[in-house]
Amino acid sequence: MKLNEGIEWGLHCLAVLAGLPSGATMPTKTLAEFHGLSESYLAKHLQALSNAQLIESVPGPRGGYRLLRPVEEITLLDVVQAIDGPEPLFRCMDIRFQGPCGGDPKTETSACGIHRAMLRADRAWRDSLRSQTIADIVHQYKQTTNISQRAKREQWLEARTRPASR
Amino acid sequence: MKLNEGIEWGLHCLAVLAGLPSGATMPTKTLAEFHGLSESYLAKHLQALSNAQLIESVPGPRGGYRLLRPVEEITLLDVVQAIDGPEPLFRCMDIRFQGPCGGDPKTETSACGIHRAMLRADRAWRDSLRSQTIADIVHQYKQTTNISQRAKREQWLEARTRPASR
DNA sequence: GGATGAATACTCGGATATTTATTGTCCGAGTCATCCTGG
DNA sequence: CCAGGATGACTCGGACAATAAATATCCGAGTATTCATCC
Repeated sequence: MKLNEGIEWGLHCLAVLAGLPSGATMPTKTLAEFHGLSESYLAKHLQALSNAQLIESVPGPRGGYRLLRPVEEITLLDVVQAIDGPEPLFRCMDIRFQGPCGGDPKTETSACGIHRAMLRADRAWRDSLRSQTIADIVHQYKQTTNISQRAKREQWLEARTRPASR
Repeated sequence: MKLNEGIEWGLHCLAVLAGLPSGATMPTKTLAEFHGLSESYLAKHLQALSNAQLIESVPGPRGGYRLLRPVEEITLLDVVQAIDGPEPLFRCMDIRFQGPCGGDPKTETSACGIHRAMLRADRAWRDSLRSQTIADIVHQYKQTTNISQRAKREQWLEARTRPASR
């Protein structure tokens, strides 16, 4: 099992977008260059975030992406579900209904114990993701990174930020 | 992302092995037939459980597998890790070190905020899995399944159980 | 009849194909800024 | 000099390959049983 790598990319990009002035945008090309990523592939993930209504796209020259909600209202779960899909980690194949002693789906209505147990763990995972937002990520970044590094970064990004269209 | 299907198989098989008399074994072939699964592929997963010291194999005719620990001491996490591997769900690629403003791995020692956040969720998942055992699964099965269904099942299994070697 | 030995059938174990999911890339549709032309 | 329109460059969006992982299978190594043979 392997969690989609695009989740890390998406979170980093959202953290960058979170630092932009209100209404300003940044294109895929810049985001990819900043993080040293493949532009084409990053585009795929940003598209997923766009479909999930976490960011919105502005087409045409000087266009790009920008956040569609306040950073405090974008949880890690939103990002994970947007990029990786809504399905739970564990998918029960209901093998208890197979074989010579398999139960009858019509009479056994309650979910199987294994399914429920795995779902419980799944819920714990999702609850943890839901309790953390992009705002937390950004806040933590500011606390753990030295000032010169941050200044360099902000300068680079600011030079490539595209203000809200007039 | 997709969680290994073998986990469901392994859990069901462990639940069956848990019902066997002390020291008795059951071969892959029987376990596969009982659950309506591919024998060859199930063998692969049982092997993983064997490598993880959750079950042990008895070779030769009338051989098979049996539990190596009490059911209360086999957690769902043990099974997941045995079959799916020990790696966490999220693997940080440290893309914060990439790109023109990438930090220096030597000076930035603390883990990145995104990594830590995802690890926190990972821990919640694992904690939940660790808190549940095969014993819980078996107990729940007995409570939610009607008596005739259970009897049929136990009879089928008992006829194919191989007692501890004399 | 009992013990001994070889043959045998059955088990697990790891190495090997096939299918599915993830990763990575490309080109077309649409849009806004720019530039050119005319008033 | 200003307004309008055509042009063009840049953006996203979805369709299309390449790679890695999960799924499925097969055959060999080893062992306890079984059967035949000999004492």
